[in-house]
Amino acid sequence: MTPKKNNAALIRVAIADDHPLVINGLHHILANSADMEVIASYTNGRELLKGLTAQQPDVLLLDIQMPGQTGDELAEIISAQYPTVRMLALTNQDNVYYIKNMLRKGVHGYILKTTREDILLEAIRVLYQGGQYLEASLKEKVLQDTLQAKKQTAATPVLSRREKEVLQLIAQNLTSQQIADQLFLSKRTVDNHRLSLLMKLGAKNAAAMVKTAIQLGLIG
Amino acid sequence: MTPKKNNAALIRVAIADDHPLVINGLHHILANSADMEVIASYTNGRELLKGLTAQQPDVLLLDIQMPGQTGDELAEIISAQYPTVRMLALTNQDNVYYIKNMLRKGVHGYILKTTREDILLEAIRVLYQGGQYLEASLKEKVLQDTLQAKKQTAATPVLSRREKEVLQLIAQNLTSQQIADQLFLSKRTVDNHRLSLLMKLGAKNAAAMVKTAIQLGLIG
DNA sequence: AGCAGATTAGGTATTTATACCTAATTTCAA
DNA sequence: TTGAAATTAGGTATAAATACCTAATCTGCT
Repeated sequence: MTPKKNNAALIRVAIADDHPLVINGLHHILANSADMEVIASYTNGRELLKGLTAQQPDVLLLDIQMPGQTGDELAEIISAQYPTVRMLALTNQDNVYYIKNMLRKGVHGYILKTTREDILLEAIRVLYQGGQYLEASLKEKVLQDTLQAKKQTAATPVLSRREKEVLQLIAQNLTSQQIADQLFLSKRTVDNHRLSLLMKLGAKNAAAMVKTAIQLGLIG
Repeated sequence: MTPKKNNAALIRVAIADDHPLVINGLHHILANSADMEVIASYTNGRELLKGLTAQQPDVLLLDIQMPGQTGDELAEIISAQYPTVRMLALTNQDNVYYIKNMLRKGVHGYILKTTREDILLEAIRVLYQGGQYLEASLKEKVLQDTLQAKKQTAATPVLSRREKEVLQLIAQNLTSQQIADQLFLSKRTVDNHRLSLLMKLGAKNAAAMVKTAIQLGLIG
């Protein structure tokens, strides 16, 4: 075991995972790293949140599949409560949806449990220095997912010019009357466009319509 | 100039750019490539659309800044009309917003006009073979933009559990009455939550509210 | 134990959206 | 140039949302 340096602050790491074996394994890996120390470990969300009130690590290794609270709920809470704690999501789940969700919830890095030790250590260091860390393979996946957003757009209904205009304005907080004024049209005309839009987008009210339109990329 | 092979189909490329100089330059570059031929070039959107009715290239080099129709409109039309034509956006604009927009509109690759010749040729080949091509620097930008979606979430208003529930259901085509039934609440209660949501999200109607909520990542 | 905020629900009124019609005019492509 | 689709606009009616109140629980936190 590498002796700890005394002339530099160690990276204080905490571990949250419901499998004691995993905690043990991580403990050993980190213990062999000269610039880190494990200051706590927790096996469920409640313990974790309670523990954080007492002491905050620099970097928190967070399993997203723990019993009770899910990882993304925890990430959200911790991100809001302890913004200085850097979170590294540690999981088996390589689904792009989960990755994006966790990043949205405030996690700063995301690596798989199958990751090599040196990469794990590297990720912790990057996070400690204020960076983000995504494994190369995950980066590629997230990127591809973003690029392929187009594929879902394939079944987009055909909207006329006017309909698109009206749709934009509906999504911008305007009533039919206001839209009519802005486009120099009768309110009834705008109402007709509204109804066409509802039909074409398969919605029963403006709220659902806007949601669908955004998902289809019709409006930003 | 490299002689063209006769034993393999050449990649048929068309060019759309409003600068004749650029067209000329591209022409020379492609002419020196053994596996490509330029079958047409256009200097505006109208010409391009008309030309496509006569013959379709395998790969279309598309400047997104042309007079008249904008590149994204053209991309959308061409994508719908000629789905087999692979489009490579060629531009000076390296803004992430433009890149994502063009990709959404059906463009398959995006490179800058400052790109080296060999990379341009490589991109055309990748597109011809059905792939997507983004320059490494642009990939990184798009990725970072996606990851930093979180930063915008920082100013997210704090919604209560109930409010989130109601918000979800509003976006799913339900009226206040239907939401009340589903959650075993009074319609008036749901109406109150609606009003709180409108206020917290700074919207005046459900449509704009849903748009804001999606942009903030509050709903999928 | 006590306080703040969340959740619940009702009264009342006005504004807006939705629904289903008809129909004249314009636009664009076959 | 002819026909289909888009755009325009009106009549009429009902359903729904928005706005501004009050106020009784409930819940979580100190």
